[in-house]
Amino acid sequence: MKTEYTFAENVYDVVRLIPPGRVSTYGAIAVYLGATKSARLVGYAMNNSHKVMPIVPAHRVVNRNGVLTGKHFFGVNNEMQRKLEAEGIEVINDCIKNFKQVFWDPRIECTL
DNA sequence: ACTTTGACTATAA
DNA sequence: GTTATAGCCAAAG
Repeated sequence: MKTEYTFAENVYDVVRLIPPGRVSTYGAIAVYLGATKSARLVGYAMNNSHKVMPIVPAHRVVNRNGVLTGKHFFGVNNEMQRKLEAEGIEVINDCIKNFKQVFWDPRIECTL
């Protein structure tokens, strides 16, 4: 049993805090972890998210533009977009509609 | 131990 | 408005 936690594990924890019907950004998560400039690390860590349990709602994580940058990692199909739509999030052309409204910042709302 | 990479972001042109 | 470049840092090879 390892006592050392990797950056990825920390990312998974924050992503799992994202409530349904909401989305977050890599930058916001990075800031919450104290690594404001490590937004890339968040996305990099998510590569392993699909094999981490409990499952990480990575489909709720997009870039700051509200674009589904990692949709390709969910599968060749628009699986990521379908999941977002299933939660009430409108996605048009791989971009989240009303992004500011569905945006959820762990540092602001924080499990609210 | 060094090099490469990557689901990003910010700034410049 | 878009496109290009640099900075950023952790994990894998």
